[in-house]
Amino acid sequence: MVREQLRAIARRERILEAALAVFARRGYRDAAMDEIAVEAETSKGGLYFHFPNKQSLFFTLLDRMADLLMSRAEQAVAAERDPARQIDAALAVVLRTFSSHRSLARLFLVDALGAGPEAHLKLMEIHRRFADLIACHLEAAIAAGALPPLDTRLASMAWFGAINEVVTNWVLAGEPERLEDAYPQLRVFLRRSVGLPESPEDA
Amino acid sequence: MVREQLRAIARRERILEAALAVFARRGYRDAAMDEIAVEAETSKGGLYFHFPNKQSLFFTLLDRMADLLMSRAEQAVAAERDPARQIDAALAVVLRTFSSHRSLARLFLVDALGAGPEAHLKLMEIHRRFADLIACHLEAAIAAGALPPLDTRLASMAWFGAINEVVTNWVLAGEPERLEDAYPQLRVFLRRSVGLPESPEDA
Amino acid sequence: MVREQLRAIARRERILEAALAVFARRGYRDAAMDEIAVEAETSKGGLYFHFPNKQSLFFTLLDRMADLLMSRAEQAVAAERDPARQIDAALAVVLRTFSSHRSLARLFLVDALGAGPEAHLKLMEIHRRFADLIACHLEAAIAAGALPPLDTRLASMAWFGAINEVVTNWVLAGEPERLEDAYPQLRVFLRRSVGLPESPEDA
Amino acid sequence: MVREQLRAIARRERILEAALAVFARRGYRDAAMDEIAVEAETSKGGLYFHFPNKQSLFFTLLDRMADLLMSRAEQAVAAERDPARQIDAALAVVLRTFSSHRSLARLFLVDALGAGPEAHLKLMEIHRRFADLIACHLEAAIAAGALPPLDTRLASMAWFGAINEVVTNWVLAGEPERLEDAYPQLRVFLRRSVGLPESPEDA
DNA sequence: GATGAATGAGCTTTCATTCAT
DNA sequence: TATGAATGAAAGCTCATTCAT
Repeated sequence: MVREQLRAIARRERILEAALAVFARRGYRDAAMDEIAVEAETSKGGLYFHFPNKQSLFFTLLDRMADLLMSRAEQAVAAERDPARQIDAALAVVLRTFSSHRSLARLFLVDALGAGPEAHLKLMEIHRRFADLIACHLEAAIAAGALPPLDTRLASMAWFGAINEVVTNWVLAGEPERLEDAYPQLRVFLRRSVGLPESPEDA
Repeated sequence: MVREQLRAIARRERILEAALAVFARRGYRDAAMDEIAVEAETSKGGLYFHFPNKQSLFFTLLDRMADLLMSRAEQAVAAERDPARQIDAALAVVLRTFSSHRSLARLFLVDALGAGPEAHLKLMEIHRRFADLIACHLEAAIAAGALPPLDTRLASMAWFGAINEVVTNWVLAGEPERLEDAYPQLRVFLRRSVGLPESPEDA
Repeated sequence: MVREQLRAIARRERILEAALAVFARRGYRDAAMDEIAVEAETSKGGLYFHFPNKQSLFFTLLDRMADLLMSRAEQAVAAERDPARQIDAALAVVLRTFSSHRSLARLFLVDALGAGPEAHLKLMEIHRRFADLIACHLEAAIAAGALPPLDTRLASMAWFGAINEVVTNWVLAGEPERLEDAYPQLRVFLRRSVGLPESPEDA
Repeated sequence: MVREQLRAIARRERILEAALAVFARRGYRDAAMDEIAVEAETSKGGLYFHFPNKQSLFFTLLDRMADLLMSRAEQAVAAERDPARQIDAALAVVLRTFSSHRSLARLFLVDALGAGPEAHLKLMEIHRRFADLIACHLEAAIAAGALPPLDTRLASMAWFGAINEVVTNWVLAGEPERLEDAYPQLRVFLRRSVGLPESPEDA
């Protein structure tokens, strides 16, 4: 029965991959459960065995993306000692992650807003998680004297918004061609905005 | 026959108001033409007499909001001489405008992304208009020596994103209670981000 | 007030022409009163002043086509003395008339069947008129001894059907390129079918 | 699961029967999918599970009627050796088949022309199939010396038209009361039209 | 006479979800 | 577990017709 459990997990995984592909192709509303089932090489009933409804499928993907981003950012931060460098590392890893998962970025930043009111709540919660992460490190940097005191709540939100807009523009308008190319300027912008000196080093 | 034209225009206006209300209540996709018709005290046929389809109704509202914001911001800017103050004035008026048109803000910043691919294009075009406005004034400020040189393209995008996120948070999470309360901190954030000194004066 | 009457008649005529064009372009069901109004350079109200509804517009056109065909056929018949030649003349004129009014032919033979049950009645009545005309001349020919006795009721119906099919094929499939090219063979077919010798002369 | 498939096929059949009834009752355009669903004791969704759209439902019925007629006619022909008798047999079976499927006859000869341009193409193709069948046997009869040479292309078309008109008249005007009553006269007409002697025997 | 804004019943089609097998 | 036939509530949109001006 362990084998069966493994098979079930594998099927679940295949469904999630298929869902991601279809959501990315069509957007949340225009993605049909039928198409996801076909893409996952299973039946509609199979989908509903593993997920109670379309929304939960979508939310699972959102959570995955959030977890992926959060853990990568935390890893990058943990690898640095200097608060200022931590920020650079986090920004770099976030841009790199979005850059190599354009579909997920689109889902995360664009389609999620079209998935109805519950999705809005979910999304704001995710925004909050990121903002809290940023705020937490800003506060640490302030405590360490690396930063002047400031409203970390608003700053983190504004940071998130700034990054969000740059990535969204890349997703929808294709500019810049490589998302990572926005890194140097965005880094300068964010550092300045909280009063960090523009150190010459780079990630 | 002039009276008839006036009545038709009034009806068109009533439809737009109703559409705004229903879009704000339900989001773009879940807003039914039926409901808009009822809200406008018209028939469905009446809707389609004045607007060829649901999307055009939505886009008309988007354009209105964009025009409203743009013209108010430009007015505010024109009323000031000092580049630094111009920026403050524009930010203040944008926040004030969103603050008093919460439904339109929601439409503009949240629902528009859920209205399908064509809406994305439209929206990116609007984002561009605003970013261009910001960039234009940043460049003027740089030319006037009030600002150090910087990548105005990215800065304006990041500014737009930062403001966007703060307003979105207010729309969806209700924080801060009064959107204008975010002004002082946001002002500091934006000024710092482009290297403007935090002057003590306020709009 | 005579001038006004003339103007009204002219307008009515313009509407009929427009209706013919639109019906021919779209078929009865897909022809919109709106489009007819535009084509007639008048308003929808104008249409309804001159015709009580869409169907009457259509029926008027049908009657016109029927009258046109009937009178031309009768003229052609009247110009000949010999019963056998009368038949040739009628056939020739019918083919010639359809040939130069393809839109009307289409309306008459194809679209009319898609215009609902009342149209079916109307159409059968028209078929009957033609069949009666044919039957009447067949009987005269029999009485004159030019033809052996036969069931003129069925023969006329079958003649009408045969001609109908040839014309319909020309309308829908474009074969033969020139409808008149079907005349010689069709003439032979029809003459034989009632026992007329294939005389060498032609109309 | 075999039982399920059987049930599905039965349901499909029930839908086709219902569609036939409703199309015959209302004509193609005025037949509502709603009404077909009710008649088939199914849901509208069920209809669309088995047929992608209204037109395909209609076309399936058309093809059935065409196949039914063709195969019966071919059987009847195969059962006779003498070319002249083959023709009689085919005519008899066609009239008999229409006679016992009045609804299908109506669909086939009347409504199909009102079902839009695609239906016209489909219909002309079916006409062509029948005309080809007729032409083929006429040619065989000519080759066998049973018939003088003639334009089989036109003759077959005219035959089809003649039969068509007689049947249509029966469908729409109810004359003659029993369609088979038209057989003797129609037989004489068709035989004569291609130069066959009126043999005394009958099917 | 003429206009065109307004009506509203009606249409086909979609799709998340259920459930007997 | 898995299947896929079946459901049914909506949805967007059309268009013949009416009627106040």
